[in-house]
This record gives sequence, C-alpha cells and structure tokens, in this order.
Amino acid sequence: MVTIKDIAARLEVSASTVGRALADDPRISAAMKQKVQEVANDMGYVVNRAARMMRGVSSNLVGLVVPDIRNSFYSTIAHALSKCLESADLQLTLSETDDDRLVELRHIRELTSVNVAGIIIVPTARPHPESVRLLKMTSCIQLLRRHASLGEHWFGIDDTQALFQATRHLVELGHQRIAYIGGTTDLPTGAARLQGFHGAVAGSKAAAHVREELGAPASTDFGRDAIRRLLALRSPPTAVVLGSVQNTQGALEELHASGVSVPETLSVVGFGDELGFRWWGPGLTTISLPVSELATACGLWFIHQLKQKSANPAPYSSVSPPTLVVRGSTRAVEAANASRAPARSRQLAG
Amino acid sequence: MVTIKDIAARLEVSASTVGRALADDPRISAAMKQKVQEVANDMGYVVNRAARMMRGVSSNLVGLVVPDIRNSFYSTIAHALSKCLESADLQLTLSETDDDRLVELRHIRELTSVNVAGIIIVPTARPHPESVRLLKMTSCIQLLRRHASLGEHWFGIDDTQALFQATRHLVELGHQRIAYIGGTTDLPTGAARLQGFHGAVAGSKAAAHVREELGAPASTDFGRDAIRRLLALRSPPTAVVLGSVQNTQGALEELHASGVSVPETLSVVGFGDELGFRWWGPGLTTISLPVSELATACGLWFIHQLKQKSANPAPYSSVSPPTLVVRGSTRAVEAANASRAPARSRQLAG
DNA sequence: ATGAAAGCGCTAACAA
DNA sequence: TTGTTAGCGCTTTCAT
Repeated sequence: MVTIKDIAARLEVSASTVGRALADDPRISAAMKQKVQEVANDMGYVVNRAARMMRGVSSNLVGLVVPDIRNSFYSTIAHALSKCLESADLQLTLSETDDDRLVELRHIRELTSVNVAGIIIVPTARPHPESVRLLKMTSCIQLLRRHASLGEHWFGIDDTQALFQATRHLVELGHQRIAYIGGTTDLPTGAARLQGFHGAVAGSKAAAHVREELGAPASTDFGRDAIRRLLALRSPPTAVVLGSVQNTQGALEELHASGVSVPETLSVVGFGDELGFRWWGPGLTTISLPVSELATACGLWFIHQLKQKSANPAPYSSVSPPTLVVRGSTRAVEAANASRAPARSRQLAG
Repeated sequence: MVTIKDIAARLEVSASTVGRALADDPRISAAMKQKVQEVANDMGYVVNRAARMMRGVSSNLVGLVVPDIRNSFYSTIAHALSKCLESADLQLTLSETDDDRLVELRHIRELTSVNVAGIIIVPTARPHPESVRLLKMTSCIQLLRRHASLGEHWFGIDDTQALFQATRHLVELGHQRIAYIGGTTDLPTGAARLQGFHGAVAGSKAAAHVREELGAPASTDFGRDAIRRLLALRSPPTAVVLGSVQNTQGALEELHASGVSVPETLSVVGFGDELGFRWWGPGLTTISLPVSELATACGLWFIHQLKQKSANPAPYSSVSPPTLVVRGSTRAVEAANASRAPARSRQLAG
C-alpha cells in the first residue's frame, strides 16, 4: 500500500505537506498541490480511511438497516439512498435484521464499531435497550416504522390514510362484508393501517360485518392462508383489503390458484404497487406508496444534517401520502349480491 | 467512546491485558478474562475497527458491487450473501454501478480505501483499467458476469444452456418463426445467451426464420418496444424467448396491454422466475435460475478463502444450471397455424 | 500471567 | 508556505 509518506519521500517534502495538498488546504501552493496530485496518481495512492478515522473523523459509511432487502420496498429504498448518498461521497452498508431484535443489535454493534457517519433504520417492533443506547450516540433516522425511543428523526408514510383510502373505496362501492388482511399491531405500521381500516368503515353499514385476519406482515404464506380462511366462511366477504406487500402477493397467488372470480365474487385492494400487480387478473386496484421519493428525501436530509454537524440537530419528521390506484379488481356490489348477501349478514348482526 | 484503556483503568491492569483478554489470548487467566468481559459489557465497550485495522488487519467489510439493487437478481444475491457473511462476522457494503464503468471505479476506489476484506462484483462490460488494478490487490470474486482481467474467481450460471433449453422447448413444440429479445453481446452474459438461442435452432427448420432484437438488457422499455416491433411484422413470430428479466417484464406488460392471446397467437418463454410470472396470463413458461444458491455458494467460498489467507488462493469457478419451468404460455403450433404460417415463411426462406 | 512500549497512517496544533 | 511532533485505539513484540 502506498502511503502519504511514500509520496512525501519521492517529492522530498514532509508528510504533512502532502496530506495538506491532498486535502486542498489553502496554505499549500498551487504548484505543490499539482505535483502531489501527479505523484499520487502515478503511484496509485488511495487514502486509508482507517487512519483518517483514528483522528476522530467518522467514516463515510452510512448504515442501512432493514428487515429484508428482497422486499422491494427496501430494495427501492436502498437504491434511492445509495444514489443520493453517492453524491456526498458516502457509502451505504447493508444490514438485514429479519425482524429479529437480536440480529438488529448485532448489526448496530457492528456499525458503531466501524464508526459509521450515521444509521438509517427500519426498526424492529421493540428494539433491544442496548440498540437504543448505541443509536443514541449516532445520528440515526428512522424509516417507515417509528419507535419513540429511537428519536424524533423519521420519514414515513401515512399508513392510516393509506388503509383509510383503500377501505373507503370499497365502502363507497357498496361493500358491507369487508375483510382486512394485514400485520399484527406489534409494529406501529400494522397498528396504523388497521386503524385506517376501522376508521373507513366506522359509521357505515359495513362496520358490523368487518373481519380481520392479522398475522406476520412479511409472510406471503399468511396472505395465502388468510384468503383461504376467508373464502371458507359460511358468508365470505365480498371485498378484501390488504395491509402488506407480502400478504398481498400471497393472497394474489391463492386467488389465482383457486380460480375465484375477481371482481365478480370478490373485490380486492392490494398494498403497494409491485411490478406485476398491473397484470394480475383484471389489474389490481392497489395502494401505491411513494417509497422512492421518501428514501430520497431521507437521504437528502441525512446529508444536510451531516453537514451541520451540530451535536443536536433539529428533530424532523415527514409523512408522505399514499395514492389509491384503481384498476379492475374492485367493483360495486351487484344488485343480486346486494340483496342476497347482506340479508344473511344482517341476521348475523342482529 | 469507551476504550480498552478505560477498562484497563477501572480494573487497574494494563491495556494489553485487556486487549488480550478480549481476544481470548491463551496466556490470560480465565479469572481475568471473566472480569474483563464483565467490565466491558458493563461499560458498553465496542471495538474500534479503525484502530484495529491500522494494525494491518483488514476490515470486516465485504463490498458487493452490482448494477442495480432493485433488480431482484441482485437483491436476492445481496440477501443470500448478507446472511452468509453474517455468520462469519462480516458486513456487506452495497455499491450500485448502474452499469457505468466510471461509477464502478469510484466505488472500487472507495472500497479499497476502507480496506475491505474483499469484493464480490458483477462487473460492467469493460471495467476501467484502474478498477482492474485495484481489484487485483483485493480478494475479488465475480458473480454472474465474468471478465477475464478480473481474475479466475467466478460464480455464474450457464447462460448458454439457459437459452438453449428455452429455445429448444419452442423448437420441439414445432415453432419455426421464433424471436429472441435480449441484451446485446457487449456483456458476456448477453453473448452467451444469444449463442444458446442460436444453438437450439441450429439445424432445425426454425433456423431460417429466426429474428433477434438486441438492446439494453436492464431496460423494461426495450422489452416493451421489441415486442411491439415483432407484432408489427408482416409475418410475426409464433414464439418469443426472452433473454433478461427486465426485458421479460416489459414484454409481459406490453403483451398484456395489447391483448395478444398467449399462447394461441404467441408462445412466450420468460427469463428468470419472478414473483408474479406465475400469474401472468396463463402462467409464464420461464427459465428459472438458482440465484440464491449461487450467491450462498459464493459467500461460503469467500469465507473459506478468507480463512486460508494465503496470498494466492486457488482460482475457482463454478457454473450453476438453469431450469425450464413449463407453464401455460407455451404450446405447440396449431395445425392450422402450422399449415398456414410456415408456408409463407418457406417462401421467404426459399 | 502480566506490563511497557512501539508503531500502524493520518491529521492538527505548534513552530519556523 | 512548509516542517515537526504528538497522538488517535489497538495489537504485538519484548521484557518481567
């Protein structure tokens, strides 16, 4: 490895001169800078970040901590952040937690030990106290999910609004037996989405016939099974709204496999707008979330915050609005349906 | 930050004792190790990797360099590697090149400057000479794509075989006017796939009626446009085989949008087996690639190689076989079709 | 079984 | 404008 000393030796100047020249220090003459640059290039010099870090400067590494990068939400985020941080000469490191707080802790430990410039995290449901302690010492931004103990910096999506819109759409189409398939309320996102769902049916005729299937949000299997259970009911729902991408994917597979006619028998509103949702059956009506924009906003803010380098940057949080994309998988309950099915339900309710 | 010295001070021993205890050095008494561990935990000590690295030890960072993490190939790889490396206490850093050799160079520079333990890379078509030089100094494994200048370590897929199988399937179904949509031959993968396609039609009646649409493999738009062009031909193909995931996705969207009946009018073989390909129209017949397994194998090998820490590890490369998954989007040319269409083609060929 | 001390490559305070 | 020197936290001889 060629070091600053090697360059200094070759030019017969001191190491600090070279160091300063490389750092574009105003005290160094242009001529010297020029020469240093040349020799550095010639010898193939690359800074040793480790050494630099020992002088207190934090690294140019930014930790991204997500549950699973295969989830397109997170790969979209990783991409957007990577692009964004690149312009500030920052490198992204990737850590996957699998939604396990111990794995999360291990990764956070790792990240602190390499002195990351900061951490952008989609936290697990209840982070380990030690994780919390470590994150307090770093500049940390939360993404999508928000956990109070991890500080005020948060970029997220209005999950309540998302499910409210989705469900409202079904209510307005006249659906009364509406089911929700989504994550449990452990995660703040799960709770918020469920709340949106309830908010939308509240006060409508649908309120009495609502059914929830809550499970692991990151599992396609759960989505599949939930659909199966719903279809097996004596009076199955006429519409279903999904509360997570994976659950949606599982549900779509099951619906496709079981040959249920959508939207004739069942209206479906998905969560997220994955590639392929457009061509699922009649086209999936779904909630589209501005994930990429969110991540970019987060990255920009992170860089900004880093530049300030004030010990306690102003807390900031932002919520982005979701959009409902209406395609073919939802329609108004048919007259026949409306007279037959609700009659049954009414009995149940009464 | 609590350092080794702080622990030493508290225990009233020397820093080296603490260091050794933490490193589980055999010369330290069990009792001392015990005490050191306790105090370290108590004070919340985390190693300073930068300091450690200055002592010559390379970091626990492994650079993963891919074109675009949103591509599910690469996110699958990132996931598998991350899981795999985690067990060896290694961290993955993520770099996206966008298939731009200058961006690639920047990232590789960055990675060398943080002294990564190694780099796992899906190289661009023609890496910059400086990139090549830098990579020579690191332990580097190539994934999927292979560039001779980057050494012998490579884990990939038999691309030729993949397209051979896919195309052969169509030939055996009696198709004669078969089109190929895929990447240009700049990339070794593109060249290999095209070769597989040609190999499969060679000697068959289809050989004379083959048509190629070569473009950007990472572009869904190209797939969309290519399909449009093919359908507009006076004598359009009866079957099409795809040579990249994104091209496939674009093609599927276009076919869905334009309402072409598959497989009646056109048989389609996709590339890769994405979530959603199963439910596209009649189910997409496609080439499934063992990407996750590949990445795991690569990760395991990387760890193995790291442990050897011999200067020149034995070069190794491995090719994994693809599998053809037959679903509804391909079928034998109909009798009517077989008599009508080829008649036309034969005139063209004659 | 433990301690003292040197030094990794770089930066920054202090000198010249 | 450039040089000298100290020290970041850790590992690793060499001593004890």
